Amino acid sequence: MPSVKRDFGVVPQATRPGPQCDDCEIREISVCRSMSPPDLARLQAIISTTHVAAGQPITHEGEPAESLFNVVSGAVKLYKLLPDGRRQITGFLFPGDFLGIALNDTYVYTAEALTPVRLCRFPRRRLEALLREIPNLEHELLNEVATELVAAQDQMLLLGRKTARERVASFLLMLDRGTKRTNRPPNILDLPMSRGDIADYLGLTTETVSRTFTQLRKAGVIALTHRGEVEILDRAGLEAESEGG
Amino acid sequence: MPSVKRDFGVVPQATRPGPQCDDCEIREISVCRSMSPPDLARLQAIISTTHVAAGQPITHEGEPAESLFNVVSGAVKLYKLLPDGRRQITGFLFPGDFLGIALNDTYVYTAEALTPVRLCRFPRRRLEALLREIPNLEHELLNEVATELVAAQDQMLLLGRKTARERVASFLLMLDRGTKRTNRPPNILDLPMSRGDIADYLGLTTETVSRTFTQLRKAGVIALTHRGEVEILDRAGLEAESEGG
DNA sequence: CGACACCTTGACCAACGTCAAATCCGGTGG
DNA sequence: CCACCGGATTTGACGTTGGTCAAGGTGTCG
Repeated sequence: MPSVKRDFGVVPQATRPGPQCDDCEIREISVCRSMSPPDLARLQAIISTTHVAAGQPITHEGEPAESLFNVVSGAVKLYKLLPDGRRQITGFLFPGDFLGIALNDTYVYTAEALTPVRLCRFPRRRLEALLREIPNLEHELLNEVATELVAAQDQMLLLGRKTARERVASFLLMLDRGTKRTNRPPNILDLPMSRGDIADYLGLTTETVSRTFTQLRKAGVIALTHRGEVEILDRAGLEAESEGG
Repeated sequence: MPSVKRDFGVVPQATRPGPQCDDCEIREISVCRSMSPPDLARLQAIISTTHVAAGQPITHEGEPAESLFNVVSGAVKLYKLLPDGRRQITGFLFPGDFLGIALNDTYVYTAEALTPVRLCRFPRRRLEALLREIPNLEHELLNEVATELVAAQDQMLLLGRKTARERVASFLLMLDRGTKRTNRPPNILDLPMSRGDIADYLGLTTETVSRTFTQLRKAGVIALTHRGEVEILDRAGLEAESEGG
């Protein structure tokens, strides 16, 4: 297999105008879901499509937020850093997820592509103008952000109160719920992120994540397939593990 | 000092109609901030005022969300529980804060009064109807929820990556920023919550929180006054402590 | 004055982190 | 086809932070 993956995004942020919302594969699972045809046309007028190569940044914490994005394909990680380099990943994004919540027009986290990523880009100023004209769009965004907030609160419970084993089990179940939207074989999870990324998401270390995977494997709850995938062998068992059952 | 505090809320959820938004002391710091007079009148038509006694629940995780609230006075804690009783406090609310984010019309956390609390109550159905008619209100709510999301992400960084000392220092600074909106003497923080509450907010135990307060006091960064208050003696020092300086 | 809840302090312990080495695996080049 | 290289992952030995258990202290309220 030659370097197809790499070529996919050799020009980070390379932008093409003129995508067609009608053909969009994430239309039904994204914020554009309930737009009327005329509203959708206005939205389509301001968007463009962007490719970002694996490992490349998309937004940078602290920089002015000039664009918002919808993830069309690929996977993205969001993180915050402490001055000494400690890192907390606040979320992973998959197709249909919205990216670019900002405060005072400044990105509050860094977003980085885990795989080659295709994005639908909204210039912030123009999107904000549209928000005023299309209340329905603002409504969808409110739903989106509220859902993210609920997820963030679940993550606080995980980070503040769960054991390493419960965290890893919860993580796998969360990933599984997330990929329900795609057409993958059930119970097989692709992990586009490294052990280190998982550790920084769960408030653990690479070693502890690795050891915990091993424990869950030996307990017969999951299996680790050749190419970095995880198979859920015992969903009920995993669910019990995730809350201290 | 007799039991004034207790009497204040002996009838939890006792509701009176007919409050006057014009006189509202939190008008300028709440979601009603930018409403036009006619819009405000429509909002006022659906609200009522509620008192809740200290220690009483306001919403309960998992129950149908029939009302949303604005905190007018007092302090509130929000928390989630694991089946075995482990608790994570996801936030503290103060005057001007909005309460009642729900998913599928179900509360995702329990809210409990820390002190006697006055609330401005919005019936959910009627508020949702108003949202459709007053885009500006939806816009304010979106801002509110986005701000909460940003705070939640900071808290994830705290829970996932900070030491006990950094957590407590960050907590005090956060409280201080929050009370900027009120007219309290600078550098004196009232702590309406117990050490146990602080622990459940910071992902620690009561003992560790207590020990860490003692450490910070001995380091000359804070002082603990007689009546459960904290004085910030060295703000720069506290800020350094909060990020591993 | 006494009960009780909350807070503080102390001694000990365990879960997870740190440091280090072995192993796996894809990619590369002979 | 096979030997080798480098990064990611796994595993092991050991250390540390913060948790657990338990005993005092302190303030409040009846």
